[in-house]
Amino acid sequence: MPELPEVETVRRGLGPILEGALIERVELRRPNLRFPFPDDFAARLTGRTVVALGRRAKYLIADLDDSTVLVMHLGMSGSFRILAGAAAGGGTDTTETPGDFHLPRGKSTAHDHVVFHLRTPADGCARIVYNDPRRFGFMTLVERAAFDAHPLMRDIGIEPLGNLFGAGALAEVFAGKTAPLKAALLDQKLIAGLGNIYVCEALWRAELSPTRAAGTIAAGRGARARAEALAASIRSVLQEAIAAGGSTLRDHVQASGELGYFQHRFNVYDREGEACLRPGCGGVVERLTQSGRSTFWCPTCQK
DNA sequence: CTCCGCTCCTGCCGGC
DNA sequence: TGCCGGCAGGAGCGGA
Repeated sequence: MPELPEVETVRRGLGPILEGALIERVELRRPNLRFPFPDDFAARLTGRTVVALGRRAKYLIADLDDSTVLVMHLGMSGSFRILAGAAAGGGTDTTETPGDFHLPRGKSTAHDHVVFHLRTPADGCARIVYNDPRRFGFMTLVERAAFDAHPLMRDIGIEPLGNLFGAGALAEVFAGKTAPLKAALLDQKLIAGLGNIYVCEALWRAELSPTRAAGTIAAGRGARARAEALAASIRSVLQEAIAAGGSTLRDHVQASGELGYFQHRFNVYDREGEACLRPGCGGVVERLTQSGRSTFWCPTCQK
């Protein structure tokens, strides 16, 4: 589920705990998530210090002090929670800790698959727990030198919040594409980090139909204006979502330690049958299926 | 090459 | 109340 803003929010939440922390021990509660963990995964992490926590597309990237990189993806249902201070201290039993009394509603420890036991400069003991009911997430280790050429990384498209992103970049990657705009925006090889929700939201904001050919952003009458509107919408939708995540982060970390999900009402996503929220539009939000996924849009104002 | 549909897994929700 | 089908925020793969 987590798209770029959620992953970025997780990064900002985990960063202060993880950066500079020594990994004292790693508990693996099962041999695989979506993919098997690498051989000796826990052993290779033990004794390492995390140098920095970054993000590329929807991947969390933890740089370690031995020039390896821990790559983590949350899939559809992955989340982390932080047990710091007293909740993390002492003992080897991780199924019953004070922190678990504050589990978010509906969460259970049944899907806690990985526990990182940390020694942090600031707090002493801390644990970071990875929970993932559907197990579409995964973790792997990559040599820093081979990182950019790694199959997971090498084909990832442009970062929508980076300096290189804009109308020109959109036009470049969409040129000649006959695929629906919705599908092209979801393609991680073209643009990194967008998922179903924020694609719907960005298209609504830009007043563009999800069904038009992606190439019409790059060429034809009005293409430049469409590209400008779409680029601006993508940026603003993501930035606002990150800001919203940041504001929920404080509450969340204090209350339960959970990171990885924040829910707020969207303008068009999951609003089938409701009135379009654009002032003066008067349309109704519809739902259609594209590439097997739900698209929510307003046919009245999105052209 | 491009595009589409299928697939992995569990949880939840609505309908009967 | 309980069961069942459908759907869910991702993305790699095979096949057309």
